[in-house]
Order: sequence, then structure tokens, then C-alpha cells
Amino acid sequence: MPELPEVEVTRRRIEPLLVGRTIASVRTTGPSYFYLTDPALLAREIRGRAVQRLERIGKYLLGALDDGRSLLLHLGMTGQLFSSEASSVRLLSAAHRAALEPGAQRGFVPDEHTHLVLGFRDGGPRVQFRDVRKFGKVALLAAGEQHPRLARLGADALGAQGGDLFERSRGRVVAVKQLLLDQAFLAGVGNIYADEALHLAGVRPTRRAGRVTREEWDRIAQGVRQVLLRSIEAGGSSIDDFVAPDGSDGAYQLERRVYARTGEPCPSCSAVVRRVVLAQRSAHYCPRCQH
DNA sequence: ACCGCACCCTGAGCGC
DNA sequence: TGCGCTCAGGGTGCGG
Repeated sequence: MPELPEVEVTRRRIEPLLVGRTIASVRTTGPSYFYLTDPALLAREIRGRAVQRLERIGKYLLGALDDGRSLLLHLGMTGQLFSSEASSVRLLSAAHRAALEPGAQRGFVPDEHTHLVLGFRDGGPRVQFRDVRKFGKVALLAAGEQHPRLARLGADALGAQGGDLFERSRGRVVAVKQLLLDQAFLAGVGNIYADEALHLAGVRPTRRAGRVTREEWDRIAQGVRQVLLRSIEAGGSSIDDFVAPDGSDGAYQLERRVYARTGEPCPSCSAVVRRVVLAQRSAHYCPRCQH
């Protein structure tokens, strides 16, 4: 699932394919939960425009258009933003995968889950946004408009500061992991990196946030920064659907300590990693290292 | 203000 | 083989 590192890797690698190129054609699917802006309107309005800058805010991507408006993108759970020249089995459904000749590396053909295809005036590679579960989002923002989703976001998780998190967690009775997942508290952390950072910090995900000490918050902030930076370096985590815009897999999943490692030995102490359900989400931790 | 939970969506995996 | 069930989860919004 795309979290800050996957979104940042996507930003860095899609930027050269997007910035400065005039959009000549826009293909969308029909109106749905996916579109915050009606797709027909969106298509009409961005044709002829070019993205000038592409920035990341938490797990959102914001492309500044040359007419002052902006294109807001969120990858949700299964969103994939990639070049038409990319090729990866992760871009295919299992049925489509099975139908492939063994060893064949055919180019990606847009399917019913491909909600946005941008063609450019220069005739080069297209930029495509595919999202099977449609938890992702696309919106066109007016000049100067700050979308409420962006207005709500807390500080970017790459700059997590222990003192700040400590102060803002006082009196909070929710589990510390739940607070880390709250994008208004800290923007960019999702299920994988919350579990990883808490393991590095030696703090159990189920602890009441308000009872986590200043020293522990320092370690959590440090852990958050460390796992996010390291994952960006590794190209993100390709556990289920994530592929970089060029079709390559990330490698951070190979380094993860506890996430989706239920029953395996803790890399620090060899105790068996446990899974608990917290706020309807799975949390993984080491019962010996994390208190 | 805070917290818990239903909801949006679809593919995969499983039991029968 | 195939159906139906359950699970996965980011973010929003509502009710208590």
C-alpha cells in the first residue's frame, strides 16, 4: 500500500515524464467514487495544460498546472501511477497474468481499472493512473484553492520531531499506532511504516499514546524518519501492488522487521512476531523487544 | 475534542 | 469447477 516512501518514489520517477509536457489527450473511466472532480470536466479542463511542478504532501501528489490550477492525486490502497512504457506483472490482473505467454513481456494495455491516461503533444510516453479498488483520488483544484484534505494534514513525517509528538499526544487515550496513522497528527505514515518505526523504537503499538514518554517519542520520531528515508532509498515496498512509474519493484519489503511477519522470529531477539487487530487494522510487533 | 465504527471497492484465498 | 464468504485497508464522516 502506498505510504510516504512509495508516493515519494512515484513523485521522483514520474516527474520527468510529466513536468513541462503539454497534455494533448485525456482518457478517463466513468464517474465514480474515484473522481473528486467529474471525469469529463477534468478531461476537458486539463487538455492543453502542462504540469510545471510536482510536489508531495503527506501521501498526496500535487501537480501545479501552467494556468494556476492544480491536479491533486492520491494513490489510496492500490493506486499505480506509471509510464506507458512500463511493464510489470503487478499492472495485470491474475487472469490477465495467467493468459500471458510464459516469459512474454508485453506492454501494458489500459484495462477497466485504468482511470486516467494522459497523452502529450510531443507524442512520447503516456502517464497512466490505475487503481483496482478505487480508494485513490483525482481532483482538479482551482487557482489558490486549498483542498480540505490537504488543510487537515499534520507535519510531514520525514520531519517528525519527538518533542512535538510528545506534546500533541498528551491526554490522548488512543493507541500510539492509531495516532501515528492519523494524517492530521503526522502526514505520510501508513500501516507498514508505523509497525516498523514502533519496532525500532521498542514501543508496543497498543500503548496508550498519552502514556508514551518523551524519550520513547524521541525514539519513535527517529524510527519514523529512519524507515521512511531507508525505504525511499530502496525504492519503496512492493508487497502487493506497488510498482514505480518505470515498472520496477521496490525492495524495502525485504528489509522489513515485523510487518506481515506474524509467526516469524524477531530480527533483534528471535521472539515470535505477533499480530493483533487495532482499529480494524492489523498491527505486528515483537512481544519481547516492544514494551 | 475525542473516539469508535461503518463505509467506499474489488481481488485473492479459502471452505465446501 | 464454482460459488459464496471473508479479509485487506486509507481516509471520510457520523453518532455518541
